[in-house]
Amino acid sequence: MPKQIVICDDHLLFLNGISELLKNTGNNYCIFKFSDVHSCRQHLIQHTADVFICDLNINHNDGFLLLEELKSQLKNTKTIILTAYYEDFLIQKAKKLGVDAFLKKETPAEELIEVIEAGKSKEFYTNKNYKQGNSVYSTMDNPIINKFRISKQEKEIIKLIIKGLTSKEIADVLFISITTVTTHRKNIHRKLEISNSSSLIKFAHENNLLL
Amino acid sequence: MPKQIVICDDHLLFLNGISELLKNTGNNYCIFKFSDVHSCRQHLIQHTADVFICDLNINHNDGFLLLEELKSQLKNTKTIILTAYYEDFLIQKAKKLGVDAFLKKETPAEELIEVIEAGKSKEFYTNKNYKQGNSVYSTMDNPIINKFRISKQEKEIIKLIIKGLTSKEIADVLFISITTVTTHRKNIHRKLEISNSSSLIKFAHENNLLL
DNA sequence: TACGCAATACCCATTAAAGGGTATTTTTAT
DNA sequence: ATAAAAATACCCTTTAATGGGTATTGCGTA
Repeated sequence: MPKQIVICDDHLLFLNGISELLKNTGNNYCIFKFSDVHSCRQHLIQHTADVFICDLNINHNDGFLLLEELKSQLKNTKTIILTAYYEDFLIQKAKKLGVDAFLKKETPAEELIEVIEAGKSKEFYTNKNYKQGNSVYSTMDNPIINKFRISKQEKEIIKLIIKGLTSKEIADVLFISITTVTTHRKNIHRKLEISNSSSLIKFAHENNLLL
Repeated sequence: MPKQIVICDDHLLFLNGISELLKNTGNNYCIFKFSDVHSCRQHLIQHTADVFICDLNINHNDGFLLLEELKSQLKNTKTIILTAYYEDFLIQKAKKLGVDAFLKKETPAEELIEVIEAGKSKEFYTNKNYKQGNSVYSTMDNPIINKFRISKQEKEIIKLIIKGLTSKEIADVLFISITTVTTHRKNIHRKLEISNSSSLIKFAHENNLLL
């Protein structure tokens, strides 16, 4: 039976292009294309897939969140992040999340096909010319995060604000007091020199803080 | 004779993908692919091309520089910038440089093919939903806008909220009362079934309300 | 012309956010 | 071991946002 491949990317030309590319490899692929996370999520919940290829930034949505959400659905699916952002901290984050491969869009088609054909395995794969740096990487290695000295918990709270949660709701999901959330928001504002959550969300988007 | 199309992009998967896409349109295209500016420059100096599709960021090189350099060689070539960066100042810069079209990578394949087939003309082309000026985009053909019956002024206010402005500041820039802004925000929330501005911003981003 | 809708603007009360403190405990790094 | 940073949590006041009304004006269009 043909491999079922789901691709999610908001760059339509890329989405359609890579779809044509895969169709013409000689391998028998059944390809499902999505340019928004919502319909992609729906599909993955209702159907199984052999391979799931996902961008990191889809209409300003976090591809990581989608992968995290669907983790249980993707137990038998080879998940591949395919993105223009090729940063150490993103690769490390993907690894931790249990993603099977992390490829940059500069990848040759042959390499992508190799990865697809290799099937699901325990090995994490990223591009051959990738050299890990000499330091230990964490999710905090985003240069903007470091520059503004945003802490882990603060970052967590930023993400929940972006999701539309109120301070009360954030307090509930993080099992902390609402006054603590208030303190964190206060500190975030001071560090970023802003004074409302709209500006915070704008800042986060502009600096890819959500990745 | 077939149209000679030169494409330059360092995202190999995109380059190969779009190449396959164009090959399978039924139109007879002769496609030359380059993933670095140097060999692309060499080719364009030594050969003529009907269409030249170029990214803006190729191995950290500026696509604009390449276009400027080769301006005299490209007198009879339709030049198209095809990039993920869709910013007003870039579009204006392209226009000034005499580039024929500026397309974002979210463009549907049909639109790209239309642009290619239109041939060289005096008209500058960019994506249909782009409107020059102080970021005034016509989103009224956006199905989401129509579905939720968001009016023109409401949309304007959404954009200002996303920019980080408070109700008072919005009132000032639109020359209306703060109570009017409040009313609009109230109506927007009711229509979208949300209850805070973070959710509003999330909704706007997810549905490309800003484009 | 009458209807609906958009845009304007106010009333009210309640809730949430913002920003000023201070302070404790826990974690991390030197 | 100790100092710094992070995370926790409260006090307070002020400001902004939310959501319930009502109401007028103008503008297309059926």
